[in-house]
Amino acid sequence: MKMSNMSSESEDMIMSRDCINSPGIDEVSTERNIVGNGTLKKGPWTSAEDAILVDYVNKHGEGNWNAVQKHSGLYRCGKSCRLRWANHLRPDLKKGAFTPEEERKIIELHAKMGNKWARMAVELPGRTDNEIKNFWNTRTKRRQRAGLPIYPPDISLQTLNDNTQTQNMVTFDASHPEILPDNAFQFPAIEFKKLELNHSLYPPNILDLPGGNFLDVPDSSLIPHVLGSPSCINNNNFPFPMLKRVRRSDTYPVFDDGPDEFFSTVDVDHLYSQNMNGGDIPSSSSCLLSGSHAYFNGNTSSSGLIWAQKMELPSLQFSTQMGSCNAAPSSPLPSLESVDTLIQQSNLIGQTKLDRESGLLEAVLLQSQNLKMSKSSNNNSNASILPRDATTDSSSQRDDDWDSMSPLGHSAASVFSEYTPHLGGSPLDEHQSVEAISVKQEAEEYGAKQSDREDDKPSQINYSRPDYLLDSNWCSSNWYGSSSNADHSNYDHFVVSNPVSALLDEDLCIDSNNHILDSSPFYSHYGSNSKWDDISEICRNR
DNA sequence: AATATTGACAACCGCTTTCTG
DNA sequence: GCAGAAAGCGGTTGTCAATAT
Repeated sequence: MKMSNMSSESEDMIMSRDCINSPGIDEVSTERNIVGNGTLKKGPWTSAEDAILVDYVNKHGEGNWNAVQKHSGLYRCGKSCRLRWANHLRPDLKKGAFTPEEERKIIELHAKMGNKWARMAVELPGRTDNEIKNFWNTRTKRRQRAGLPIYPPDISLQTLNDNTQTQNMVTFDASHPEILPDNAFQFPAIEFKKLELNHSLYPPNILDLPGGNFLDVPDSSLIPHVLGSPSCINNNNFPFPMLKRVRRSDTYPVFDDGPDEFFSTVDVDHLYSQNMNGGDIPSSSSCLLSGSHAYFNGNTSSSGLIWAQKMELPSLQFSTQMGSCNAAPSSPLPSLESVDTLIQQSNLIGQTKLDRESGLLEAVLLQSQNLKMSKSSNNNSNASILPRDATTDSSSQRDDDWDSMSPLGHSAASVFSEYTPHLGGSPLDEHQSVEAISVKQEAEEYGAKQSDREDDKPSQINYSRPDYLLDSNWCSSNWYGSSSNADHSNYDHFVVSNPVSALLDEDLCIDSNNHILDSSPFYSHYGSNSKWDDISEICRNR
């Protein structure tokens, strides 16, 4: 039922100037729709107003919306008129529910470009950005409630493939400077407000981040509390643990390892082998970063095309991921999904040292607990939302389609799922979307699968073991592989950044045989052939 | 039957970008 | 080049109907 139709036509709220200026009318009426002196009307449009607006546009064309009030007598601001016309009165608008094809298209588009509703609307003739946005938000809420991931894996894969076309762009290939605007990486100050930074640690090029006051951070920290280790601040002296040792950009910190935590279970090895075999994908990190939202929650405003957009960093997402030492400033992860992530991680990291004095974290955790409780009554569908315990054997899952998890508890199932598109199964005039109809069934199937996997879990995994961490895809995805197409030889080693470094308080470079390289600070302490068991021991002793 | 929850939609608000003089 | 206006955009909120409890 359209809101405009809900307005009684006999109750025409449009008031003449005389009426509005009449002293008999309160300046500020309790009725939302009643205007006072010179006040523009708000609220639902009546059909009379619509008619006036349509008439006006027919006569004068679109544009110059602020003149509508002047010439038509409508007591609506230009903005409101434009919106009404664009969203409801335009003759080329398609009415009715989204078709399954449209829904599918929206999901695909969102995976590619994120919350760029207007751009998505261009791809869907007759649909408005508002419609698409509403559809997406509703869908996202529904799926989150059902414990289903936002994106189906087929769309994720498709997006991944699409994005291989843009791989070189995210490597900041100097041969294409024109595609990477100077402000491609901006860091709004607000995004870092919850981070504790030691200003003395950061080199000037980091401190002078364009577009953001990176130093404006209070003494509140997530990182040390979460990790219990300062090793998050790697030897680039930059507080993002996943940072590459800078090889590509001396001006901006490069966050292109960030999203990998999500991809470790998404066949990163395969991607990497493609690269090494001369395939299209230069590296796991670079290709996966390239603007796809399929790997994330998707409920964000992050740009889809990295070379054309700024990066936007929702602070919640950033805090969460920073806290996990899996900083992915380029990867938006707000909303409930990030709550999932946080709670999952918080259950594992340090078991757990999350700073509960942080209001934000407290709120997030509370929300997570609520979420968990609400889902506990629906135990068949909660597998992707509820934090898994540390008994999950990710190594046993590394080839297991879309649903393994990181050693720190990230369930890739939060992002991917078995997904049945259910295309063409419903008449188009249904009130509920195809998604809405299928989501319950999907959740049940999904939950059942999760349960099966839970049954297969081995008893206990020791996450303090670096060899375990290294063995996991999650860790391998953090390896700093080559992202430059012609520079493989310079990247025949990797920096084991997150888990092991965090445990060791050291950055750790290893070669393909898992030997510690002498370039690693760790080498000077422990030599190049330390066994992982020894390292485990070192970690324990620390 | 009453109440709570959810879905769908419309509209507004604030910010950013683009246009224009 | 600059300032103000206009337009665009995305996030959020409010409302009502439908559905679940």
